[in-house]
Amino acid sequence: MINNYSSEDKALLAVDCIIFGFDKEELKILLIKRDFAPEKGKWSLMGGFLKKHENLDQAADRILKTLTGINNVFLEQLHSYSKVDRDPAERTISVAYYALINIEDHNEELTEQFSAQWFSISEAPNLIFDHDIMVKHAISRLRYKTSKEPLGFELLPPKFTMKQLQKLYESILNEKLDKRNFINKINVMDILIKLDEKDMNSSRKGSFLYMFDENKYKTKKAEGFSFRL
Amino acid sequence: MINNYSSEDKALLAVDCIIFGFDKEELKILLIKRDFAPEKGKWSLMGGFLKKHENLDQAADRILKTLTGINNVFLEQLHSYSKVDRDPAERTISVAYYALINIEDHNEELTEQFSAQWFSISEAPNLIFDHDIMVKHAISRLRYKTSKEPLGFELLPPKFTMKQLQKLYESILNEKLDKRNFINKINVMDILIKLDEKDMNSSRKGSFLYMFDENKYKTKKAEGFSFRL
DNA sequence: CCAAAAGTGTTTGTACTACACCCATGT
DNA sequence: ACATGGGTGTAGTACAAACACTTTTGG
Repeated sequence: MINNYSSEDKALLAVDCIIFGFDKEELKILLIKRDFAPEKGKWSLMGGFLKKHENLDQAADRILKTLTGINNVFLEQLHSYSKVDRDPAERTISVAYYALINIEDHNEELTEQFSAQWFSISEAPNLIFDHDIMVKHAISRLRYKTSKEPLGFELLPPKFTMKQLQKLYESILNEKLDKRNFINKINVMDILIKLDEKDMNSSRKGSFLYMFDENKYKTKKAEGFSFRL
Repeated sequence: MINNYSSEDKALLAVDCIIFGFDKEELKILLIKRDFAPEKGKWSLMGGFLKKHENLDQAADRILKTLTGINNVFLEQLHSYSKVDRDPAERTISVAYYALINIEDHNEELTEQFSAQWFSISEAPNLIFDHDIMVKHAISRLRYKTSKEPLGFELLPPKFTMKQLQKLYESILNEKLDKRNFINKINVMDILIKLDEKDMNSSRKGSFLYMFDENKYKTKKAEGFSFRL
């Protein structure tokens, strides 16, 4: 056991963010092209280093904000990665976070500044270091989470149609869902507000728009209601 | 974004282990009495620092082995804790791991050497730093995991009775279970080997002993069988 | 009037829950 | 013979899955 801290090895702590978005059809992740060594020019997750005065959550927040201009979205710690030579330049432990954002909210100037680009999950390029594994883990965590908590709303604009919501869940879970069963389940949850407005872009008839009712959701969650999809 | 690693802040990386055991009646955790500063004399989780040549999993393994003499048991990363002043002595990020061991296997000499002691969850003392939160998280992770994967076997001796198994699940989930329903579910899973042997200690009639059939379990898991209790 | 998407219920099967009595044995 | 824990089955209910037709409206 350790009696003296000073003799211990220190390491750099990186925070890497898997940023999920949804563009009406597909689940996507935001990647940047590195303009610095090592692995300059390759695709990677957006990352940065933990600073003295901040904790990991704050670092993740800062990094997300730097790239997208967005704050206060769903952002959760995923896992820590520590292979000895995962970063060839220096011993670095990386703590991965994943975020869910409404793809329309991100700041395109910033995206350009970092040569960032949205990729659909299936078409993403290979990433540096162990970032591919991080993305895999993040997807499976997202799948798990959305299957017991209606997380996906974070990925949609404030007003959305049932069809969009269903498409979102289909793309997260990577399987087709039955329209009627899906709507029935959502209705049983009773956490949406049906608006009078219709979205007229998708059809002649038009489809009703809904909003997520955060208060109702919180109440129900507090009561122990189960949201299994 | 960062162009130069050398200017970045480094930190110490600790690994703290929540070690779960089961003593036929109750779920317990193994705690040590610190014999070094800071917080000397207080109860804490067993921990240590990450070394240059090892990754976090290996460090957790090493720490578990140091305290209990045990290797090759269930050991999984839980979460990383990074509050700026969580350790007053120096900036330290701690990665928590939780382990499940058969309480009979641990080496008592080592336990003594570290002034370690098993505490039932409800009677554990307050711990240093943020260790109490770690334990809380570990319990909820354990509950979740055991509810969809028959993890608990790690906590039992190789041969056990249905009653023991049920008691174990009851103490993990912290609720009473119905005997017949429990046995029915376990039997549907079909992952136990019923032995001819009986345990004669608990009753005059004696109760049959079972073993966990790891191969069957792996096969079923690979086939996507769901083990929800 | 037709094409295209929206919207809507019922039936069937499966899984979970609740529940009580007989069995085997050592003293 | 009895006290102690071991072992066993079923009926009722709730939840999930499968499934197809009608409505609306712009062109």
